[in-house]
Amino acid sequence: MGESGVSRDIVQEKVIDALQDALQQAKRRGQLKIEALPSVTLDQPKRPEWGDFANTVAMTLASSEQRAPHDVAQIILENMAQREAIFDRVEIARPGFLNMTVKRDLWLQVLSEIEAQGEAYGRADLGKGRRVLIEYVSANPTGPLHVGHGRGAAVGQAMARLLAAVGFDVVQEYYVNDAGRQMKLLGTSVYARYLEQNGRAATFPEEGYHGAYIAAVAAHVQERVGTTLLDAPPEQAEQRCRDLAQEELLGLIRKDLQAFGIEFDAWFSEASLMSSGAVRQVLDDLTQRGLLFEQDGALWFRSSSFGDEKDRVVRKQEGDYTYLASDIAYHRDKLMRGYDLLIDVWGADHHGYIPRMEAVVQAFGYPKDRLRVVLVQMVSLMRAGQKVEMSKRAGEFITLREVVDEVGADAAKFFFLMRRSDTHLDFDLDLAKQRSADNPVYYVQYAHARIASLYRVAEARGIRVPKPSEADLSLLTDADEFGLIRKLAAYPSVVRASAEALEPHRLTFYLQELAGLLHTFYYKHRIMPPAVEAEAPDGQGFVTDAAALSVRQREEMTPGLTAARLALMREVQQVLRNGLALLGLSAPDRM
RNA sequence: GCGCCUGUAGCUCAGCGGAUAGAGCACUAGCCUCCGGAGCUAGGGGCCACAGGUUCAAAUCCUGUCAGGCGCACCA
Repeated sequence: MGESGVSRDIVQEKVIDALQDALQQAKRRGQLKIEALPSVTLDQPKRPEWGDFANTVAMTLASSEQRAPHDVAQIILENMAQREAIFDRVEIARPGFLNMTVKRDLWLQVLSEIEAQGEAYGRADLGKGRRVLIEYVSANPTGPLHVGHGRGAAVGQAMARLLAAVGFDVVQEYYVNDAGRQMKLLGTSVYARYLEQNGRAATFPEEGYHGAYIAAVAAHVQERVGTTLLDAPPEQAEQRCRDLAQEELLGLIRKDLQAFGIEFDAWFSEASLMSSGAVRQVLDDLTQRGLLFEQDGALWFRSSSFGDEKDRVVRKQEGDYTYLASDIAYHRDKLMRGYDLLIDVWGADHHGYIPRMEAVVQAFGYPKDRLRVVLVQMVSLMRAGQKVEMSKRAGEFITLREVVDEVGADAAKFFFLMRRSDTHLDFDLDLAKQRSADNPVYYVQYAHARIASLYRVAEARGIRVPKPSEADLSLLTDADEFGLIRKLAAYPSVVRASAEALEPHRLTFYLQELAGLLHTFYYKHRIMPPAVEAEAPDGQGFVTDAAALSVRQREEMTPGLTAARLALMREVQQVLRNGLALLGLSAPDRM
C-alpha cells in the first residue's frame, strides 16, 4: 500500500470537539468541578430517533459532580457554543444521554472527503511509522497446507494490510521449520516409499507421514536421482530424500499461497539459525546472564522467572536442541532487527506456549507486550450440512489448495475472516460456492459490481457520473441516502478499531452492512430516470412493497438528483473497494 | 488436578459498561415489462448457561458453579 494520505472522521471530530469545548467552558465558568477533561467518546444510538450520536459523559460525571446526570447534561448542552453550526438537534434523554443530530451539510462533506482521499480513505497514522513484523502460516514443509493454515494466512494478511493502513511499517514473514525431528521423519518416510517403489523391503516409520502425497514426492525423487540411492548408505540416502522432499514441498506451499493470493516479504529458515551458530550464541548469551542451568543432563531456560509456570528444556539429554532453542534464537533475531512490535499468528492449540515466548522476550530485556500472539482456531469444513471428517495422522485432510480451487480465493478468504479468529469456524463449502445473496462474499462484491454496472448504463445513456464536488449534494435528503453516508463516515473508525484490536472480522461485518444498505437503497430508489420507452403507465414496475412503491412514485428523477445519487454511489463503491482491498479480496466490476 | 478459551434466537455468530440485545441462515408470507432478482420487503422466534457481587447503569466487569473445546513433553 504505502503512499501518503490520512483520512479523518470529519464529522466525529467536530462533534467531539464541540463536546470537549463545552466541558472546558463549563469548567472555566465554574459550573463543573472536573479537574482533567474526561475523554469523550461517541456512541451509536440504537434507534434513529435518538439522533446520529450519543454521549454519556454526563452520567459518568454525575457522581463526582454530586449532581443528577440530567443536570450535568444540561450544563454541557448550554455550553455548546457552536451548537447551531454543527447540530440540527441536541437533546437530553432519560438518565443523562446527550443525543445529537448533526446538520446535513456536515454529513454531506463526508462525500467530498472520500472523493479527496480516494484509495487513502480509511487510512490513519496510529502507527506513526513504527515497524511491525508479522509472522504467520509458518507451516512445516512436510506436506501441503491444510485449511487451518489457510485461515491463518487470510487472518495474517488482513492484519498486515490493516496495520499498514493505519500507519505501521509492516513486514510479513514466514518462518520455515526446516530443522528438527519432523524433517527427519519426512526424510525417512520418503525414503521408505522410494525403496518400496523399487521393490525393496522398507519399514515405514510408525510416526512418519502417511499421506498419499509422500509417494508422489518419492516418485519425483526417483525422477531426479534415478536408482542411485538404492545402494547408497541409508543415512545418506535419507538425507538426500529429505532435502529433495523439502525443496519440493516448500515449493508447493509457495505455489498454494500464491494461488490464494498471499505473498510474504521474507522467508526465514530455522536451519539457518543452526548452521550460522545463532542458536548456540543465544544460549551462550543467556548462560552468561544466568538464565540457563543444567539439570538431569539437560539444559533449561529459566522461563519461570518471567511468569511462565515452569522452566523449559532447550537442549535435551542426548544433546539435541528443542524447538524452543531455535524459537528463542528466532525471536531474538526479530527483536534485534529493530521491530517495535512482533506479531505471531499461531494455531490455537499452541496457546500454552504464549507465556514461554513472553518470557523469552523479557529475558532479552524487552517488555512482554513487544510480542502479540494472535490465535487462530480450528476450521471445520461442512458439505451438505455434514462435517467433512479429516484425520491428519492418516494423511486424510482437505488441503487449502482444494478449497481454493473449489470455491475461489476470494470466497475462501472472506469465509476465513467472517468470525473472530480465536473462535471455531464452520466453513460451509456449498454456501461459499453459491452465487446468490445467501453467500456473503457475493453479496458484498455484487454491491460493488452493481454500481459498476450502473456506470455502464449511465455511459450508454450519455449520463455523466460526477464526483461529489461536481454535484449539488443538497438534493440528497432521503433517510436512506443519509443512512449510507453515515455508514461511509464510520469507515475510518472501523478500520482503526479493527487494526488496533487485530480483529479483521470487524471489517468483514462492516462491509456486509454497507452492502446491505446499498442493496436496499438500490431497490427502493431510482438513480437514473427510467428509460422513456420502457416506462410503464403506472410507473411502478416490479416494486410492489407499499412503502418502497410510494417512495418511487413520489420521487421525481431530475438530472440534478441523478447526478447527486451517482456521486453518492461513486463513494460507496470507493469504500467497498477500499475495504475489500484491506481483506485481500478483489472488487469486481462484473461478476 | 492445574491453566487458557468459549457458553447470546432452531443453526452459525456479532455486540464486550449505557436507553425496547442484533445479523446471516433456516422458517412463514410476499415481490422480476424499466438502472444486473447474484436483489428486496414484512413476520414469528431470546430469563444473553446458572448463582452471587461491583455500578446511577451489566450480555458486557469481579467471584463461584455447571457444560464444551484446547493445552499441561527433554514433540513441532
